[in-house]
Amino acid sequence: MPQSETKTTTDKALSLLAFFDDKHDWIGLTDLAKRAGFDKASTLRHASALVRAGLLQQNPSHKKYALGAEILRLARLREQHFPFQALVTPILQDLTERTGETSHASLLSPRGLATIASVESPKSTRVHIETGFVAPLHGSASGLIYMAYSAPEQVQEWLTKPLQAWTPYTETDPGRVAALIGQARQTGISESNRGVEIEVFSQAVPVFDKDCRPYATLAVVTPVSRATPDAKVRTAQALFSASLRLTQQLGGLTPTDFKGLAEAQLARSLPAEVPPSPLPIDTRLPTA
Amino acid sequence: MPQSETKTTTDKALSLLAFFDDKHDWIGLTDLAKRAGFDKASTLRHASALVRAGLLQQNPSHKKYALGAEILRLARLREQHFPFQALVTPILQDLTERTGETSHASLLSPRGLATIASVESPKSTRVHIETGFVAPLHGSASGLIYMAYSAPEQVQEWLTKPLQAWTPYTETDPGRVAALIGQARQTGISESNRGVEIEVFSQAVPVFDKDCRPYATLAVVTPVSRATPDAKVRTAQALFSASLRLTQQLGGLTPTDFKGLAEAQLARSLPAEVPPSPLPIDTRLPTA
DNA sequence: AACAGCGGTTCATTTTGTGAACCAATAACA
DNA sequence: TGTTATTGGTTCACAAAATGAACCGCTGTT
Repeated sequence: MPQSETKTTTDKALSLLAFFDDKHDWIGLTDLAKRAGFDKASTLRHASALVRAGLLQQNPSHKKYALGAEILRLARLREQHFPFQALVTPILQDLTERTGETSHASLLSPRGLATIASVESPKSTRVHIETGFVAPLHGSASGLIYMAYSAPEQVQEWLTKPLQAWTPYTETDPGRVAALIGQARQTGISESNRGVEIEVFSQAVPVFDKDCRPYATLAVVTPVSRATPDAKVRTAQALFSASLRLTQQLGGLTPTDFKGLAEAQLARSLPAEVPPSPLPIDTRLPTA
Repeated sequence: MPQSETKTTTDKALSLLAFFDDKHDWIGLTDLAKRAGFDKASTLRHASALVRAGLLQQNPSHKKYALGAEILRLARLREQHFPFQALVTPILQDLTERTGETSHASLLSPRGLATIASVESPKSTRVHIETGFVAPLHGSASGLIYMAYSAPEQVQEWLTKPLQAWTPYTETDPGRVAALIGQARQTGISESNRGVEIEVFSQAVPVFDKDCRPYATLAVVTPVSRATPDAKVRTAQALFSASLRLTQQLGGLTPTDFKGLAEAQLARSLPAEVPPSPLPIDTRLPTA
């Protein structure tokens, strides 16, 4: 029986921010209290503190809370100090153009890998990435490749906590997740088949900071039906080249083992620029 | 003598975020404690809470703190719920193109009006807006026009606190600031001459939400030397038209009194599209 | 008019935060 | 190289702050 984790007051207050997501813009006090499991009085105090800091704002008429303007100010500051969104967006556009599939970039955040930018495939059936989506470290391609290049003791700590199953296909056994991490480290790229969402297949590569530590991840996500062996190889090549470029642009340093794997994969000859045909070409037909 | 304002633990923790600005990306624990006036042990606890929430991140090697990735995630969410940066940027580009001067947009934040977007003038001498800059409500053009359309009791509260002088020209007398606010309400536009920075003249207009409350401000800032009467009128026209457009694009509602003032000003005929000449043309020379 | 739901307040109880002194590790210097 | 100074981080007796059940007043509904 897990003894109740004691959290500081600040932890409780900041946990309120997690309830604002894709489909929750304004949240009322009672609702916030219910979701957080706090008393209404405490919730009011916490929310008020966040309003005072500008992280939340309260509508004067209906009294509900929403994410505040100070968040934009701080984001602009961070983006000036460490440009990421500006650099990764053209890379994602290129990835999506080359693969024809939705791509996204993530940074490590308390609950996992948070999507910070994404470019959706132009195809009619495509994978949609929810704004603010946070992928689990153990169940997503991004998470696996991120852990593959993280310090082992850090990985150990992550795998010690109970691993949640996002779909029936999510791997939740620490040992087997560790095996997947090892495999990712050997290939430089990770896969996730239906692990985060049924019907979604994804591949991911790491991006490195100047200490050769994983800084971000790049991923391409497709409907499982389109994840053919050829498509996988082409996507892998696009991802490897994107990783090398972005790491360099960020002022990072690609570890030699990853660089080797990437260059080997990029050297593999394969019709890299195969324009995706709307209908499968039947190669059994005589061509002459 | 002001009795020491008792702050909650969360307030203290979140106050640490304010020390990250334009020229402070990584801040160490001791420095953070010194600036905040907190004990080192308390500062560590506060900073750790912010790291756990992802609002700060700590570099594993040099142990200093910086703004965290969760800020980007939250900013993206806010921007999806209430698009502002995406809509205001083209408006600012147009403003700067029409006036030839730096323009910026601000939202209300705990310490004043926070610059959320800006476009710099292409001229060699131009006003530079620091990233994350927060303008004082009482001393900036943005602040004056924001208060001019805010609830009077709210304004009263703002003017009760001691008003800081940013330059020798900053108006710090509550009565005289109130007079400036009244003037701004009568004209629909505000001015600040050297109030925030010496050598800077600025004009600002409000942008409204769907309850006719001020939502944001648009401002054009110039070196005082270029603030000629003609330039002021042209800038005012550009600002009024930008305000009407942006309010509409945001789904806001322009109050009738402001709409009247704006349309009256826009009806004034004046060579609106005078292209700025790089060198003054000597009209005394014969042209034929 | 009666009701239900909301945001917000009160105050005795209990849990939390605090900070001077301390330690270990790193960086700076001689 | 050895010495010093500064850093990030920890400890624990003490002091202050957070908590939440019961409460109020308001608003919109039936």
